[in-house]
Amino acid sequence: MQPFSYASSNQPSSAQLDATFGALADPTRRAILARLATGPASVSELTAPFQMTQPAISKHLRVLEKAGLISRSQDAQRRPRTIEAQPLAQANEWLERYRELWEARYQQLDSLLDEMKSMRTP
Amino acid sequence: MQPFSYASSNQPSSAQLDATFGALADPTRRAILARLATGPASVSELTAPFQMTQPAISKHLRVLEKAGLISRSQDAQRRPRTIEAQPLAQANEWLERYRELWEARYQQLDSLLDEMKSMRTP
DNA sequence: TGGTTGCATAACTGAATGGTAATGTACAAG
DNA sequence: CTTGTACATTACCATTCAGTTATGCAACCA
Repeated sequence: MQPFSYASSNQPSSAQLDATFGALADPTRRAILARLATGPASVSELTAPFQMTQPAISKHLRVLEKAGLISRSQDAQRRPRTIEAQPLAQANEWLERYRELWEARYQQLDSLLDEMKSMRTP
Repeated sequence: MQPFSYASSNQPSSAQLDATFGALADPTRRAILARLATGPASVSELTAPFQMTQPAISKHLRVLEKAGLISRSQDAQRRPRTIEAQPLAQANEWLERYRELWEARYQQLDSLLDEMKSMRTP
């Protein structure tokens, strides 16, 4: 587990963002996260949907775990993984700083559409 | 420029998310984006803050451009870059699907804090 | 015209990434 | 106690990545 901190405003280190975004930059790992969002799953369950071998999935799980995006527990021989949302929240916080940028973009699009509309209604 | 689409609801391809998250998984590229969020900048302006050579920055710019995160224009010998927010909006949309996850997490933290508080006020 | 500025491109290098097959290991079940 | 299941680990390979130096090229400037 991560060291405890009180506030939700602990800003992520650069290395943490590197790891998080790096982990998300792969479709297999995003699919694994999507699966884990519905609840914990064993390695073989996580392997089943893919054409890859089990060691390949284990590698992906290692990447996700090092980024703090999943954690490992134990159930007999099984090592179920659980999604950990905090790094996702941090990535989201980082992106939020650019929100007004893309919202301004939509504003431009809106006014373009308005303009087009006014051209059809003279 | 990207092919035009009316709605803001065009969902990104897997490859697009790969490129976007991959581009964001590097501190130099995130710093470049942060700079460009304040307005367009030439390559030499973008190179100045770093200890890297200019070709290294040009490589990073190529990664950002292939991900659609920046665009290139022309001003005499200069090739100023402009930030393009759409891929950031798409990445944000992807993350939003997990929002309830980390909000639930904060809820747990809140109740933990409540519990601790109630222990100090018997 | 000839030099300088601004940037791109090419060729190279070391390290990291993403996959494989083969093997090792802990636990459970007969 | 032996066997099977679930997973990790190792060794290996091809590809990509992040940086370098060297070079090319277009546009401005004296």
